[in-house]
Amino acid sequence: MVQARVGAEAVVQTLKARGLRVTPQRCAVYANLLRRTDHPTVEQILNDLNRELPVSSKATVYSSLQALRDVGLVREVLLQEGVSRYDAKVEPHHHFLCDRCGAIHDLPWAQFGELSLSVLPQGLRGVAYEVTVRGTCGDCGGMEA
Amino acid sequence: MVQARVGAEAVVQTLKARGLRVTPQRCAVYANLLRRTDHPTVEQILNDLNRELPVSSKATVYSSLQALRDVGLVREVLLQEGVSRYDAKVEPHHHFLCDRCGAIHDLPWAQFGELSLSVLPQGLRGVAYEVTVRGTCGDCGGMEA
DNA sequence: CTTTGTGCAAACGATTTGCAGGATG
DNA sequence: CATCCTGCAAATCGTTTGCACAAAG
Repeated sequence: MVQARVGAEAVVQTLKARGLRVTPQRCAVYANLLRRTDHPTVEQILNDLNRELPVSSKATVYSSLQALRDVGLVREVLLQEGVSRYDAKVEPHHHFLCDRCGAIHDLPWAQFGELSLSVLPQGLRGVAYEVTVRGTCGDCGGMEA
Repeated sequence: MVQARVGAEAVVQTLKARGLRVTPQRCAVYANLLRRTDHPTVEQILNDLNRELPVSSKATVYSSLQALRDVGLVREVLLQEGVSRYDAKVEPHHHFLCDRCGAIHDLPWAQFGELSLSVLPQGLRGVAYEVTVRGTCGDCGGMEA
């Protein structure tokens, strides 16, 4: 079986392996996500891409993200109301949400040790988990959001 | 200072304390949320309310929820893309999201012990956290979503 | 060449807003 | 009785969809 690799070249093999076409738009979206750590929205990705090479529409960014999610190269992050944000870091990790500026920072998986899902209430079977921390991030002056 | 209490009567005092008016709509929305544990959407709350007493509009449910959130009686749960779901349980707790039926179940705060936020990366100061578990819930036959 | 993807614009659905009439304190 | 809230409809905004043209394999 084909395992999705990380890194800029991974897109080509991974998309091909799934029978999806390798297009400059998909590569650009993935490259953009790889290069940033701020978990951008579709809007932000589009602006960033069009700054370099004004060849992309919002609908294409959506569809590229969909394709990249399908092959497991990208994940959606639901921490802010109203908008989806995206992340090229697919290994399990936790998130930190800054209450002042809205920034999302990654926290290493090992941050909290391993939590046990073996004893859950009433017939629930857990297969994955994630911790979300809220607070302030110091990077920001507290001016945004 | 006035502390928000839980329970059906809490709405009256809590709203008054904040200078907000006590209206039947706000009470009905809160009562509805108190009575259910399924973290309903606005749509679901509205349907449920109008089944009993067809006197409420979607806009009013939104604004009632806003008021109830402002006074700390209700919180918004962001676990499903596209819709906000609401919870009258405001004490800290964790959530379990069923991948099959989309149901959200509460997990007790003590489920995972106390996680330490004292050592976080690069100047991050954490003030709160929550664990989100995904899996299957057994209650569902796996027919929905 | 055949099929899938892009890009534009229209469609959609959740949430917000504007405003006139109604209820609250 | 002055102010805040409701409820309706229109406006917004993120996301999806339809379709003709372009590009990938």
